Amino acid sequence: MRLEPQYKELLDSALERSGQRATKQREHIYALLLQKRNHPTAEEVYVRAKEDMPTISLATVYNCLETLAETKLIRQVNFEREPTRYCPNLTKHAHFYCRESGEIVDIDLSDELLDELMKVLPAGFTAKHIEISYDGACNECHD
Amino acid sequence: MRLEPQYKELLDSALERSGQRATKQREHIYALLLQKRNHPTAEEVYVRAKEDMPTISLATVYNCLETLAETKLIRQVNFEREPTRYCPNLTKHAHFYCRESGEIVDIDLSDELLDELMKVLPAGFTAKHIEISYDGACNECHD
DNA sequence: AATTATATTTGGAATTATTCTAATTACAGC
DNA sequence: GCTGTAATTAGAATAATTCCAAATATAATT
Repeated sequence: MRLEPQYKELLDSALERSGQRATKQREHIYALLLQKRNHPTAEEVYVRAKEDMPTISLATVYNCLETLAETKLIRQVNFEREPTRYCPNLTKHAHFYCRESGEIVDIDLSDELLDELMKVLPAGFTAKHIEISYDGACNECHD
Repeated sequence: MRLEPQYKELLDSALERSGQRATKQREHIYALLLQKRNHPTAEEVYVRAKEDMPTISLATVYNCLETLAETKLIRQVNFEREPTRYCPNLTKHAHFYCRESGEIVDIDLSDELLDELMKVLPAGFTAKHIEISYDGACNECHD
């Protein structure tokens, strides 16, 4: 598993900016999130990370995911009562969770729609972030 | 604390419909959620429930909240890495979480806006529910 | 009103996801 | 190559929630 140059650069500059170091572990975890974008949990990332880096620890996986999220290279995705999942898609999007297949799909959102969502806030409220999660049945699980 | 007749009826019929029994505990917990609508966690519900019903257990609080949520009398509200909160507001609404004051405010959503959100789903996807959470600063915490 | 069958409550143990801690290792600047 | 700081590691600790088996309450039946 190799981190493509453009992403390597993105990672390095993001870490640099926040005064943190580029480490093998951070790079490895970022690379595997980019390579298979299936919204894995920390535990799943751990399992995949160990394939190529058998000595990595679960604590490090959590640390790296935290660092990547802080530096805005990945997003955390939460569904009720479920472990946090991680997503390297930086475009504005929501998540669709199919309760049938367990599939999580990114749903692109236009700036206009997000604007409308901002406009419904009462006066004096300002949102840094809007989190939108759908749940239902995906195209492969229609009934 | 007394459950107002209209809500008592709502509770009884919802339980009836789902083949579950009306118990003091369920009624008490429903009543206190309605009385102070501040999106409490299970732990906070437990503390308040004990004031009038000192022998109630935390497990029962979880059970009752689960039952109320199942029968759609209340909603669960989740913010990342935080305990689940509970909300008896049945109108279509999102939640705004002020990270400064900790306040959680209901944001009413129009059917039109929810329709638009449904329309951005790819073909074949159908959502039972959309969960929308804002986070930022509320009117009292503007900076 | 007593009997019976089933649902619910209870307290504590168990589980799950995550964070913390202290020791070791790696990295960046001199 | 040394030195200071940051990051990793393994395991312990914590927090939220669920599970379990025994006791109790409820509803239906006699």
